[in-house]
Amino acid sequence: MPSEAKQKRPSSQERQAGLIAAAASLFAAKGFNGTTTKEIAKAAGVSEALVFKHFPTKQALYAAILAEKVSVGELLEAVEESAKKRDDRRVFTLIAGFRIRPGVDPTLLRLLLFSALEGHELSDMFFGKHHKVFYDHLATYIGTRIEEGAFRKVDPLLAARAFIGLVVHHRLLHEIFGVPMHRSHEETVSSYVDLFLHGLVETPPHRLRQGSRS
Amino acid sequence: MPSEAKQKRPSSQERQAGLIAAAASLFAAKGFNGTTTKEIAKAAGVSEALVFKHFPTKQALYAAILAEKVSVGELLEAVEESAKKRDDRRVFTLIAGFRIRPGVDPTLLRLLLFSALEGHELSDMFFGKHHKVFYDHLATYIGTRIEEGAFRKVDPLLAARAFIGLVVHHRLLHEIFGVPMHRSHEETVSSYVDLFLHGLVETPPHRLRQGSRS
DNA sequence: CCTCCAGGTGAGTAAACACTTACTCACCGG
DNA sequence: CCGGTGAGTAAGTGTTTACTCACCTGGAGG
Repeated sequence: MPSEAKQKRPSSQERQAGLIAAAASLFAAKGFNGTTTKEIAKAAGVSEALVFKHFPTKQALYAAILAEKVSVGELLEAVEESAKKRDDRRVFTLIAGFRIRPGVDPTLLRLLLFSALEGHELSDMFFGKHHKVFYDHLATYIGTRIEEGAFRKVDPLLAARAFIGLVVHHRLLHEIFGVPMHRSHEETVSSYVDLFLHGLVETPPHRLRQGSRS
Repeated sequence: MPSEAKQKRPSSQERQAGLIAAAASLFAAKGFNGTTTKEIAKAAGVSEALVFKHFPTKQALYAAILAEKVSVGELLEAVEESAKKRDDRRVFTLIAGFRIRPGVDPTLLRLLLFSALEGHELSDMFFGKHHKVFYDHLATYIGTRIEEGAFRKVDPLLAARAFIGLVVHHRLLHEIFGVPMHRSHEETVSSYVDLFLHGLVETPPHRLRQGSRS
């Protein structure tokens, strides 16, 4: 049936990329143990045997996925720039907005969780390149701002994790547990940033302790 | 070898409980697909066939686990009491300290995540009884305190989720990703509560906008 | 003593699994 | 036109999986 345009056979690299893409979405959807090599082959439109021509084992394919998906990319530059200007709100908004935005791909988060839960070897590396960078960066910035007297004296690492916690938890709820959003992405990000920054900034010396007792 | 005390055969209920306990820890460690019925039987010290005498399928066993582990229990009462006294700090400390404390069992969190990721039917119920109650309760309290003028005007549900987010993220880092704690449990809880409450309480009318530019 | 029956098991079974083997086909340089 | 090569596959391999079934066991009751 020559009705289809005869497309030439993809190169080895293209094939691998196709296999990785197919496998990634399947692993993200059903986990490593929940995905069969047959399914992967079918999704990539090739025979099962070819999968093993490119990757010696299913594990190796999984490792290739994790190794490929480690781009954080341009975000950190933008954060760096705002950090130089000491635009606190923008620093936090950039980070939160990078993860909380319309049409964000849940694949990576699911893959990250699956790999951690299933105790995969590359899980650490994946986590390090994908999340640790964020709160390390953020912790450094918060530390700097504390020294400058702009922020209250808190543990910078704990504070950074707390903020990432807001963001990650939000994604967990919506992308994994399927809780509906009741605010727009912008409003959500803005609320989180506002809440967090308000908790962080130094307030003029004044009463602050709570306990108003009824 | 009759050196062991001859213990009488456990009742049907005890057997089921034993099977559930064995299966729960295995499912938590390796997921539903990663755990075999043979392993479960071995862990419970019985033959594989007996597992199917008690639970018609592996799925049914999994469902029984999720259905059993749904006790939140006495915490909400303590929270309620502190809420009546308007002891904000204690309300938040109780909730955070319930999840962040020495020797907390990671089984439930892992089970919850696995069931959500693997898309299990009972995942919703599990999530609802285990986490939703927390931030529903908390959101109500925050809403009340806002009306009383004690807290700033924020979206109560978003704020509640944000706080639970801190706690859950903390557990994720330490129980799933294996990040070491660098503060004691008490210090951690205290820091989180402090940070969050500070972001929530009403401040006297004053400048608050940021942007101090270097 | 025999019967009964819940509790328990060894030995399966068919399907599904990761992975292999032996092969075809299209293409290309000489 | 030939032989080599890399992409691709149909049809397996042995193993593991969830699940079944015929059978055993030991104590209670007649």
